Amino acid sequence: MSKRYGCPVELAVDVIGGKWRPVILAHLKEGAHRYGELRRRVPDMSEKMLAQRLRELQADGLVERVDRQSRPAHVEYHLTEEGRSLAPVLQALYDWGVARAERSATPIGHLPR
Amino acid sequence: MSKRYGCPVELAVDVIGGKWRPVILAHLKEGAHRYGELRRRVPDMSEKMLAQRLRELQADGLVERVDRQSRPAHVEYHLTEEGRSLAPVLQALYDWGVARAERSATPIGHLPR
DNA sequence: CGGTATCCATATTGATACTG
DNA sequence: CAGTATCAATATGGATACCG
Repeated sequence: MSKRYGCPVELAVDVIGGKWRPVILAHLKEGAHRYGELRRRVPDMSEKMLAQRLRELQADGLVERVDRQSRPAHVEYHLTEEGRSLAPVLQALYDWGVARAERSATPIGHLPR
Repeated sequence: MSKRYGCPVELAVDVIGGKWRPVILAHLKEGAHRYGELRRRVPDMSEKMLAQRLRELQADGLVERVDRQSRPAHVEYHLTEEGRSLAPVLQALYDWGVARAERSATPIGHLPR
């Protein structure tokens, strides 16, 4: 039941598009993060969206979940090799966002580092 | 009234995200197109979405509309300077889509040229 | 040719509360 | 800490018909 796409951009958007997936991926690009860390770093995203998008990103092979099996719970998410292949896309989005914010004098937070 | 964003990627996604905006922009990146051309090149997008997204892209300063004032009607759309600044994003999306399609053996159409 | 208007269906998003 | 469940609001998408 694989979908067909009219062009490569349609496929890319289908997998990594949407309001929050690129943001989550951009954070994970900086290294593994725990669930709660991601919540704090993207406070405008509801918890439901975070959990849902993380599951989709796992299903699409971009993100891996690691349960450290400890009490209290400790779960980490990190990019897979496939996920790391998105680096050029995420970097381009980030750079464009920075430049656009400057041009339009829009206040903006930044990823650390 | 301007929105605030937690990171540059959120801003970028807000302006060029969604299902069809990147696809339209990728086509216009290849040069000016008429309304009907865009419809034929992206047949899976409804006419309503095309008209609506084009209006948004104009409002955001990424696309310019040129009415040739002829009978029958002849209207062209092309990227503004600001729109052309998206080239790295669009290229990265395109390239990743091509690679992903190959890895997953997904059939896919391509932009001409 | 290049659109709009209308109506409707579905998907996405969000607030809040709850659980192991 | 790391989630899930539920309900409600909004956004997005599509079919059809119509207009200068």
